[in-house]
Amino acid sequence: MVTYEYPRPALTVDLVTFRVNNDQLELLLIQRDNQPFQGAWALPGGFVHENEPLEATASRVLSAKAELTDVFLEQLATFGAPERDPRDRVVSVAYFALLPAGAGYNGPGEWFAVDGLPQTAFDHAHIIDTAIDRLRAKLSYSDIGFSLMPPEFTLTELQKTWEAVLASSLDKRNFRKGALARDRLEATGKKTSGGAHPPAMIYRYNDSSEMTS
Amino acid sequence: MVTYEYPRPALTVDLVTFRVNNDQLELLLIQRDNQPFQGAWALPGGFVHENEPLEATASRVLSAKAELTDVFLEQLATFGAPERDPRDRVVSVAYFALLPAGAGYNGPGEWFAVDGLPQTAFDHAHIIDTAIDRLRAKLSYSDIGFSLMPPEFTLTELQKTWEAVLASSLDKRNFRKGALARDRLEATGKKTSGGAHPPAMIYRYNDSSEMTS
DNA sequence: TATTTGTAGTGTATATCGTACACTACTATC
DNA sequence: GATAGTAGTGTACGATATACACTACAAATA
Repeated sequence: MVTYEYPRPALTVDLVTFRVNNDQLELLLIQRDNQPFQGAWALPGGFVHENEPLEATASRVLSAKAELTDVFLEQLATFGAPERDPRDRVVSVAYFALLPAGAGYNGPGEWFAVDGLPQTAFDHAHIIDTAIDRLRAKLSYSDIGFSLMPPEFTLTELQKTWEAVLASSLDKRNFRKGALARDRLEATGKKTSGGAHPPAMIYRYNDSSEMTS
Repeated sequence: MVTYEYPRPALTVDLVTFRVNNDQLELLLIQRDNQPFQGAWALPGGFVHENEPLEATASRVLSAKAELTDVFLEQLATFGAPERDPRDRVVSVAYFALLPAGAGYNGPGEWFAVDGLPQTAFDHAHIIDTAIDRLRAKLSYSDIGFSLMPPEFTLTELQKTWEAVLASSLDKRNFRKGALARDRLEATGKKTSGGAHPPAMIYRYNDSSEMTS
């Protein structure tokens, strides 16, 4: 085999980490310590290590830079424009991560609502746009949305999460009809208590759920 | 800025090139000259050069290894399992390419129907599966299928292409109704001649077509 | 020139799915 | 006892997807 004749680009992974909070879709940005774009907001990211699978890089970065573990991850796309990093050729494999609502966060960085993002470093605005588009598109035809939910939730909470992601409001009866028709929700039998309203049934996501019928 | 502290993976682009021929969805494989997997069939691929955008690598490879130019390209996904190449760490950005039917082909390699593929090198079988799934999925909700057509075509030809991609047969009247309803087909006014049957209207794909109405 | 072959082109009826829309009942709080 | 606030429910309509069969025409052939 011919050995590699060309200077190798550096390879990184960048993460677009979403959560729903305050009825808003938010993502995590970290302020850069170094040049270039020192002080600017940027996606958490890091170099791919030797013998490290790409998704492992994503997990590691999320754990190192955001103290997050056990997170839903999906590869988004790879960004390789030669000038995207002014220092050197850096190709970045972007992933998006989904956190369950209400999990709390103690790590560094800041959460920004997607409709109020600051200027970001490199081509991160472009990566973020791609991630938001993909998340919204997949919400309707996949089960991805459940990764934004805690293990147990009410239908109202589920609806609010969807509304936050899509940035639009949904009809309550149609939403519930549709959600239940997918056969992915299992009633726990438990109900909420507290609040000046009737208790609500608590559901859990169940991939291969037989409904209680 | 800290310089890159880790050995860099090699970065390549691999191409899954589709065409429809003989009412079958086919893709291009090239026989490997070198170890590893010497003699095995593999996707055309090549290293990303310095300052070369990823899509430019894809074009260059397609032109160098398959003598194809001006081809529809779309990024598929990036494959980076550490053991996917036995020599060295090689991360590959996969693209898929679509060729218009009936264009002819004089380059090296061989076209294989997707339901009769040989064993392939590396993780190329996995890449191919991903590409086929993506192509089939996007056929229904995007205009991607027109990239598999020549500039002008009849509705019957269009239908046969779709049937080849999906590997299933479609109802003629419903297909035509649906195809025309999309407002992407412009009647050229020309008709086919020859063949023991009436002439068929020839259409062209038109992104922002006002219909002849 | 009559017949055959093969494809072009067309419409309707039904089922399914998506969407719009409003009220009652219950729990907690004041 | 009254009020506030959310849970939970059904129907009617329109749009969309699907199933389904015949006639007309050009070319080839007999």
